[in-house]
Amino acid sequence: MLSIGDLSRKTGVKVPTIRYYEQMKLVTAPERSEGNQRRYSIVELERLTFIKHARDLGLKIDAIRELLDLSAHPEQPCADANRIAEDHLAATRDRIAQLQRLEAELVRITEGCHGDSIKDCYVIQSLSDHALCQDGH
Amino acid sequence: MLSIGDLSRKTGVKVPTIRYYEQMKLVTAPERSEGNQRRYSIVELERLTFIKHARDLGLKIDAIRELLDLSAHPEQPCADANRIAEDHLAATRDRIAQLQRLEAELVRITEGCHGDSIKDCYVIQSLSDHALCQDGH
DNA sequence: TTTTGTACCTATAGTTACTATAGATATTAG
DNA sequence: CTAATATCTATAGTAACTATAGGTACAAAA
Repeated sequence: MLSIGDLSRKTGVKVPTIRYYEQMKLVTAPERSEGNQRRYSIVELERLTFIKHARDLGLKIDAIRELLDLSAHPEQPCADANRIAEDHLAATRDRIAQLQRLEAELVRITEGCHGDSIKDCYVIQSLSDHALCQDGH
Repeated sequence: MLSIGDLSRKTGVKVPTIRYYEQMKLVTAPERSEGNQRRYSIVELERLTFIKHARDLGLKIDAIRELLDLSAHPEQPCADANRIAEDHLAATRDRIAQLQRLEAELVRITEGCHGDSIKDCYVIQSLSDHALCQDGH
């Protein structure tokens, strides 16, 4: 049996986060030792590994909860699981595209600045005057 | 003089958000009408436009506060303003790179799935078994 | 066996940047 | 003047944790 600290080290999920997941019912409350400390088995280690991995991929807790529910029903079709992953992929791509637009504007702003005091600073001016922007964000 | 609603429409910042910024002392408390409603001038419109623009670029409130402080001292050198913008640019690029790695893994996961029930679902398997990952995230 | 140090327990509050709600008052258009 | 809309304050909720305080359990050394 694993203590919460063992589980934390094996999964990379911090101890308070494990307790938080228990509260959120992402993981079920485990057995307790005589002295009321949590004791985990391999089942819980696997489940938490799944959660960690999905979180690393940026999936929201709600999406993970859905996937966990799906994996509890092995005979169901997996279209829903695919849909969740694909939705997340689409959202990730949108976010990348958005950040790339912001990157371009930040490059423009930082490279444009050749003043040496705030009153001529292109960074400050760019932020003050939206008209200087290239795209309409 | 502008009401809070006017200011909101002109800047695109929602009314409760404007009040929140006032509480956070990003904007100073404006004059009030006879009936205790906020009344804004052009100065506040410009400041809020600056804030909105910086937020759209993803700058944190603290960074914006720094920039606002800097812009209040026009004779100071603008190196600090540049540093803030450049730090943010670097952070943005890191985030893009990270999301691109996640994108690649999501593509692998979603394209790899040719099972039709959960027990063969590659999405679920990939999340369960970290060893299937290509990179060590 | 006792001590000592670390790990663990619960409950609560703080984080970021807002958003939502409730119940009361102000302003404005007709 | 009335009705509709806007505004006011204060409080709580959001996501996904993280930090803190005050107390108990456990494991290894003396």
